Amino acid sequence: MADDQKPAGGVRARVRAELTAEIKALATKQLETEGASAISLRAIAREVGMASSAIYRYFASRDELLTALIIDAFNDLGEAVEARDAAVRREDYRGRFTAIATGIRSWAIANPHQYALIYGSPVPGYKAPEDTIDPAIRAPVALMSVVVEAKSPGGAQRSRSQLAASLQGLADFTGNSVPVGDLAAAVEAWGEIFGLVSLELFGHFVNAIDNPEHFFGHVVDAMADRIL
Amino acid sequence: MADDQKPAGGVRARVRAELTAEIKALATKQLETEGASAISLRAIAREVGMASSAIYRYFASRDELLTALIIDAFNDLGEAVEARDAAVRREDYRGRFTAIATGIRSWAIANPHQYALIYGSPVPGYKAPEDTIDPAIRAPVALMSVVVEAKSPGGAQRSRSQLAASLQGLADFTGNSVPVGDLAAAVEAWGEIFGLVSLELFGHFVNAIDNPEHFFGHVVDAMADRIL
DNA sequence: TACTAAACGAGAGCAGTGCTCTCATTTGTC
DNA sequence: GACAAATGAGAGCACTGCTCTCGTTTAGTA
Repeated sequence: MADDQKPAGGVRARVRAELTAEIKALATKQLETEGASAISLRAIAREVGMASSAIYRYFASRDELLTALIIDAFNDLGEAVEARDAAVRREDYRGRFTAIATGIRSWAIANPHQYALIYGSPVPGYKAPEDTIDPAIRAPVALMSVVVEAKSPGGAQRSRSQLAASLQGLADFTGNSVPVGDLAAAVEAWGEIFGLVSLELFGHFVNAIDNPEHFFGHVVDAMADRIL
Repeated sequence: MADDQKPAGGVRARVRAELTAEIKALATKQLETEGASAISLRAIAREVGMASSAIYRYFASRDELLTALIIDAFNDLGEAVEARDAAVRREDYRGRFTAIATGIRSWAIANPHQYALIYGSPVPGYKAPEDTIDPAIRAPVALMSVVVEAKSPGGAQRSRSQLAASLQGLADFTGNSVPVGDLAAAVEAWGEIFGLVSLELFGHFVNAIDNPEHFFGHVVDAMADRIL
């Protein structure tokens, strides 16, 4: 038989990567169609054509598969948001703000199960591994950066004691170069956007708001007016 | 044997009500300790001391039991919020607003699994029955009533066309006696409070906000400043 | 090139789940 | 007292996550 040259890392490693990707792809398909609770390792094994026990060579548990999907979802949202942000002129803070806000909502509506996976009720007992936090903060960082940049182009420091303690984590992150009031406004914006999207997506707006898109646009405008 | 007088509805009906309550109580216990996904009809049957199949005489399915718990949770939150509201003088809109807002957060922290059950990711395929919507709107109605009452004591009408369409459902509900701008502000407040509580409870504030209670109080103050 | 250890896949099995069906028994009512 | 409805038990179906064992295949090394 024709001797194919060995791919980098050996054929075994390549096949393993392919199979891992296929398993994840099938899980994603299940997630998108039936939701996270419907993801079944045995069903995936059936589709991929091997024994259910063999799946565990690639993912040690259902939770580990879930974690992989969570990371993907966070990165997917992060990329979408960052792309929206990048398409606007840097100094147009208001434009960037609305672009990011509507981008979050659009992504959520396009990927409802992924959104529920990362922003819905956490699975009890599930501890987010270290490698989820970097992807997780991409979208909020993008949004809050705009607010912080807009409010303190210089980066003056004027911290208020109580608020400072509350926002200690973020303050550490920004190296105290940002006024706490601006940090608070940024987190507040993040909370409001997340809250409205979740309320809409999780069905709490039925019979109350007929046109969520219009409403969301109006609220984002109002937020930009008072925050930026 | 001594003939006890028959209780209203017969002894059978009473036993049935007691057993139904016991099943629900055990389910609530499971919910509070292990979360909604851990609720198992078989485990409940074991604890109540009967065959698993007999449980289905009282709840036709796991979903139906879940629905009962959801209604309880909504009512529990609603009562807590209404009690907080009632403890403040009617004309003290700001006091009522903060009382309700902090009441929501307190209840959520005291009952995290119940909160996740009603405000987290909905179970895919689960359709909220009719009898959930009345309990569901108690808390938001309490909050939004304060905002609307504060902003339009008279109830003047000045609708803006686009927003009006978005808020059609709520507008119908209030019989067009409330300006749409005020309705929008009320929904916005609801979304923001819900968003912040959810972010905190679902773990998105770790490493970012050290004292969520202080932060929440500050944000609610700021909201009251600009909304009322 | 021969050997060894790791990686792999299959199969059986355990313990658990929601739910259905049948069958005997208890209970309330006419 | 007769009859029908309500009730509980038990067996069973189809499914789940996960573990263990046992051959086989592959990759690196002496």
